[in-house]
Amino acid sequence: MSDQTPQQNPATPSAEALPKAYDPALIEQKWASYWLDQHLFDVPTPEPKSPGAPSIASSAMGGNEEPNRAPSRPSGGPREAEKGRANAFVQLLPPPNVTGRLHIGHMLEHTQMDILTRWRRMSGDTAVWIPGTDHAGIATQMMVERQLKSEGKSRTDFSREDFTARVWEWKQEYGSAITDQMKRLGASVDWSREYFTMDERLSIAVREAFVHLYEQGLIYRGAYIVNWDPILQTAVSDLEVENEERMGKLFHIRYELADGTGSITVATTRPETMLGDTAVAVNPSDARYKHLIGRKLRLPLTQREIPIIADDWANPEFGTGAVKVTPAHDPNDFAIGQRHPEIGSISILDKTAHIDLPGSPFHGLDRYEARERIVAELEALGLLVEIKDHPMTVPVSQRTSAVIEPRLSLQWFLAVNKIPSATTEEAGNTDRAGNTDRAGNTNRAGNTEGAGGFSPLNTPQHERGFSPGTVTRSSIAQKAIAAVEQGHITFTPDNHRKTYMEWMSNIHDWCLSRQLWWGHRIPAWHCNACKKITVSRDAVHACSGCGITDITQDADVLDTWFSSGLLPFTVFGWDGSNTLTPDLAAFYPTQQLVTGFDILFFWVARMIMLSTHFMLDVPTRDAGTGELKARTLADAVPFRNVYIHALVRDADRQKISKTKGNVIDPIEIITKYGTDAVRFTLASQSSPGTDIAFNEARTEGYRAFANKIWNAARFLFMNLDRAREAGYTITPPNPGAPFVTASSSRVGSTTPELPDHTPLESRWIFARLHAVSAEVHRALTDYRFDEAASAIYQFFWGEFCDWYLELVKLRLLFDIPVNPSLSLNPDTAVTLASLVTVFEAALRLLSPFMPFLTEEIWNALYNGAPPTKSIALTRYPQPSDFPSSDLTLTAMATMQELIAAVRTLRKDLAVPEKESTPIALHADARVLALTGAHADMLGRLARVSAIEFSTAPLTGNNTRSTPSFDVAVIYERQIDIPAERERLTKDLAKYEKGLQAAERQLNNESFTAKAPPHIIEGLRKQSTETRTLYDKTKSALAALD
RNA sequence: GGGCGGCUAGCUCAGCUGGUUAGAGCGCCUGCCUUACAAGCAGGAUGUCGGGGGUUCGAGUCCCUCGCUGCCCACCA
Repeated sequence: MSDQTPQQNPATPSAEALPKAYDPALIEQKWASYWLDQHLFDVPTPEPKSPGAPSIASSAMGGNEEPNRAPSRPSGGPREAEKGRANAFVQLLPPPNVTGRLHIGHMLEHTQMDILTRWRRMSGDTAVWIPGTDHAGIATQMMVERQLKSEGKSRTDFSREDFTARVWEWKQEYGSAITDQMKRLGASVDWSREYFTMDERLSIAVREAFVHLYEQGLIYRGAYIVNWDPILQTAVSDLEVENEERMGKLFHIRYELADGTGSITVATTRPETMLGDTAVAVNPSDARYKHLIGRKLRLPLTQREIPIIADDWANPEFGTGAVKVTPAHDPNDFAIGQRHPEIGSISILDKTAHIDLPGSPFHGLDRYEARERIVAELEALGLLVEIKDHPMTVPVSQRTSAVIEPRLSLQWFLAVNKIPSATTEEAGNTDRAGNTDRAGNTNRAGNTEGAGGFSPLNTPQHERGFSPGTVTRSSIAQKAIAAVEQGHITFTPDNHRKTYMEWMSNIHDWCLSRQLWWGHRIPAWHCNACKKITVSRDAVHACSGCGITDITQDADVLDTWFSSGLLPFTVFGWDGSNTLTPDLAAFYPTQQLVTGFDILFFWVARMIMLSTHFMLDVPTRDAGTGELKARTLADAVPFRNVYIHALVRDADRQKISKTKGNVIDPIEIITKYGTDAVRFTLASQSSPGTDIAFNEARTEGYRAFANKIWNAARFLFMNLDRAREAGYTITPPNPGAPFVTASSSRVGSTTPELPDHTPLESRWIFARLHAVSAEVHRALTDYRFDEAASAIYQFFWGEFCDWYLELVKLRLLFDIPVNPSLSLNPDTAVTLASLVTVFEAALRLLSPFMPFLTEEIWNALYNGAPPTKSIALTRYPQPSDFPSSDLTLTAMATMQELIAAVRTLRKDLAVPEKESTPIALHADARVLALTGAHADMLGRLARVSAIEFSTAPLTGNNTRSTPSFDVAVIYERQIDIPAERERLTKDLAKYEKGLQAAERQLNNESFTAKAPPHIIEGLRKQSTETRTLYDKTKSALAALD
C-alpha cells in the first residue's frame, strides 16, 4: 500500500506491497482526510414526511451506494422501543471549550462514542453524532485577558464591544484547535452539523428560552447572597465553588451591651465581617441569653448599636451560643435577615474584596489585611477573648482558586422549584435590589422555613411526582426528577442515578448571571427613568413602561451552562416557536449521552431540566398515523441513557493535573503507537466503576496487536497472490453476505451453507465467529467496551492467528496446482474462500475499535475498489451470518488439547523443535476417529511423525493424560524423573482435593435436593473426570518408580 | 456530617443475577530467526480473592464488622 489516495490503490493486493511492520503514521492521515472529504458521516436533514409515512430511515444515509445495508438490526436492542421513528442513533458530543486542547479524557470519551456510533451505523441505524464547541464564558475571557496582559494591556482599556471583538478574533484563530485534533483522529462525527454555542442560530434560541422562562415567571432578578469571585469579579454558581479543608482560627469577641451592664461574646472565623454586623442572634430557648433578647449591643470599632435577636439558627452547643449576624456577607445570616427584616444589612466589601466603607479607618483595605488590623485593635481594646485553631471548610473558586466571598448582589435566577405561570401577566418584574415580589423566588434562602416558597425539601415524596396532565403545573425540578424516576432516562452505571436524584431533590435556584463580557448577554433592558425592566427577544429601544428611550441593556451575560443546557433541542432547530422541525422529528430525543461525572450537575442535570421543560411544548408525531400530537415526558427527555465514563489517571493512579506535571498528551502517545492502539487501550480499560490507570505498556501491547492483524493480512495476500499466479480468479467476498465459499475456479460465490468437504478448522473458525459476534453485540449493548475489546482480541489473536492460520497452511502452502486448466483442490478452494471470508468479517468486527487499520486492509483486500466507500458503511457481523455447531467446537477443542499435550511433552523431553517424533495414543472411539481423520493437524502443529494407537491405557514415562486420552511421545530420551514426580504429586494433590470437595457435595442430601440439575450434572461429570485423572496420575506416579 | 466506589498473580485490571479446580495483558523463567508477524512462536511458574464473623448444600460474588484508600455532596458561626 502506498500513500496514494484510496481511489488509486494498486490494482492488486500484494504481500510485497505491504511493509513488513505496521506503520500507523503512513495510513492514518490519509483515511482521516478521506472520511472528511467524502462527508462519509454527514447525515442530511431528512425529508419531512407526510402523515402515514413516518419513517425516514432510508433517506438519511447520505447517498452512499450501500449495496449491503443491514436489512435489520439485531433484535432485543435498546432501541426496539423507538417505534415509528427512523432507527436513529443520535449522540451529542459534550462540547469541549473553545479554549480546549485534546486531553486523554477527551480521547476516552471520543473513543467510546465513536465505537458506539460506528457499531450502530454498521448495524443499520442512522447514526448521527453531533460535534460543536462551547464558548466557555469565564475560561475564554480569562484566556484573552491573559493575552492582553502579555501585551501590557487589560480588559478595562477596551470598550465592551472592542473587547468582545477581540475575543471573537481569538476564537477564529485558536478556537478550532480541538476540533482539528478530532478530525485528525477520525471521529465519525457529522461535521456538517458542527455548531458553536454563540452562533447566531443558537444565540436566538438562547434569548427565546430566556424570554419564555421569564414570561412563565421562572426567571427573576433580585439581590441575594451569591458566591463572589473577587479575582474574576463575578458571581459564580454553587457548582463552581470547591470546598477546601483548612485550619483556620475561631475568634471570640466580646460585644458590650450599649448600656454598659454586661456583654455577649460571639465567635467568628471572619472577624472583618463584624463591620457589617446588624445584630447578634441567640437561640430563644437558651437560658443564658433569654433575658438579653431585645437589648442593644454596642458594636466594637464602629460604636453602632445593634439588637440582640432570637433566632433558632443560633446553636447553643456551638461556641458561646451567640452568633453575630452579617446579612450582606453570609448566607445563613442573610436568611436570618429575611426573618428579621428590621435589622437591615450593610455591605462592607467591594467587588475586589476590599473594605468599602468610606470614612472608616479600614476603608480600602484588603479583607485579610483588615482582619489583622481589626484583631489587633480588638486585642488592644481588651475585647478579644480568645483565638482558637479551628478546622473549617473554605469556599474556593474553581477557576481562580481565590477564596470565595459571599456577597449580596443583584443577580438573575432561574426558579427551579416554582410552578410556571400560564400567563405573562404574572411574569416576574422585580426591579429593585432585595425586593422580590414573589415569595417563591428565593435562592439560597429558599429552603429555609419561613421563605414560603415551593421547596422539594418540605414537599412529601408522593406529591413531588409528575403525572401526565400536570405538565404545566410542575416545576422544572419536578419534571427533571420525574423523567428519571419514571425510567425515561437511565444511567450507566446505575449508581449515578442516585447521585442525580439526591442533587435534584435538594436543588437551589440557579444563579444565571455572570458579570462578564463574553457570553450571551441577558436580553433585558433597564429604564433609566421609571426603572422598569423590559425583557425581550428583540432589541428594545423604548421602555415598555413609560416609553422613554433612555434605556440600557443589562450588563450581565448568562452562565455558559445555560446555553449548553439547551443544546439537545436547539441543535435541531428549536427557535422558540415550538414547531416540530424535521430534525427534531427525526432525531429528538437523542439516544445516548457519554460524558464524565464532573459535569453531571453542570450539564447533564441542566439538559434534563431545560429539555423536559421546553420540549413538552413541542408536539411529536404519532407513530401510527403520523399526525401531530402532544408530547409526553417520555419523549421530552433529551436522551435515553447517560453513560458516565471513568476518569483517566496516570500509570500510578494519580489524578492528572498540570501542576503535577503528569499530563498525558494523547497526540504524543498516538504518534508513538498509532491512534488505533490508543483507542483499543482505552476501550479495553473501560470497565464500569473504576478509573483508568493509563499504562503505556498496555498501549504497546495493542500496537503489537495491530501489527499482528497487519501481518495476518500479509499472509492472506501472499496466498491470494499465489492462487492468482496459479491462474485462479480471486474475488473477495461481498461484505454482509451470510458467508462465502468457492467454486473450483472462482472464489467468492455465495452459498447458503458450508460445502460438505469444508475442513474442520474452517467449520470451527466460522463457529467461533458466530459466538464472538454475538458476544460483541451483547457487550456493546451493555456498554462493556472492555468485554467487547477483549472478545475480539482473543478471537483474532488467540484463535484466528494462533490456530486457524497455522492450520490453514496445511491446505494452502503446498497444494496449489500451477496448471489453471486443472481445478483447484477442493480443500484449497474452500479454504481460500473461508479464509478471505472470515478475515473480511473479522475486519468489520474490529472496525469500530480500530477504524484506520481495518479501513486500510479492507480496501487493499478489494484492490482499492471496494463495494462501498468505506468499511464503516458495511454491515456489522451478525451471529446468524456464520454457521455454528457444537460438534465442531468440541472436536476442535479435543484436537487443541491433544496438540498442546504433545507440545508440552516434547518441551519436557527437550526434543529439538525441528525434529518430528512418533506418538502413542490411547483414547475412546470418538477421539481415535478424530485423530485418524486429522493426523495432518498433529503433524504440522505438534510435529508428530506417526501415531501408534494403543488399546491399553498408557501409564509409562513420557505420557500426558486427560480424561479422554493418554498420549505419549516416543523418544530416545526419558522424561526428567524428579521433575515429573514433583509435577504428578502436585497434580495428584490437586485432584484429590477437588475429588473430595465434589464428593462431599454429591453425598450431601441438601445439595442434591436443592442445587439446580445442571449444576449437579456438571459436578458429577467433573467428579468422574477427576477420578479418572486421579487414577491415571496415581498409576503414572507408580510407573515412575 | 451525609453518600458512593475501590482493595483479586510482581504491575494494570476482568470475574454478569452465589454454582464445576479464580482469568487476561504486561512482566518473569525455558526453548525457538518454523518461508505473515522477534511488535513474533511454543512451553512454564505465580493468588491465605484486604482482616474477622455470619447466611447457604455451596461465597471472590450476599449480610455484618473492622482496616486501609479514593471520590462526591453539605449553610453550622
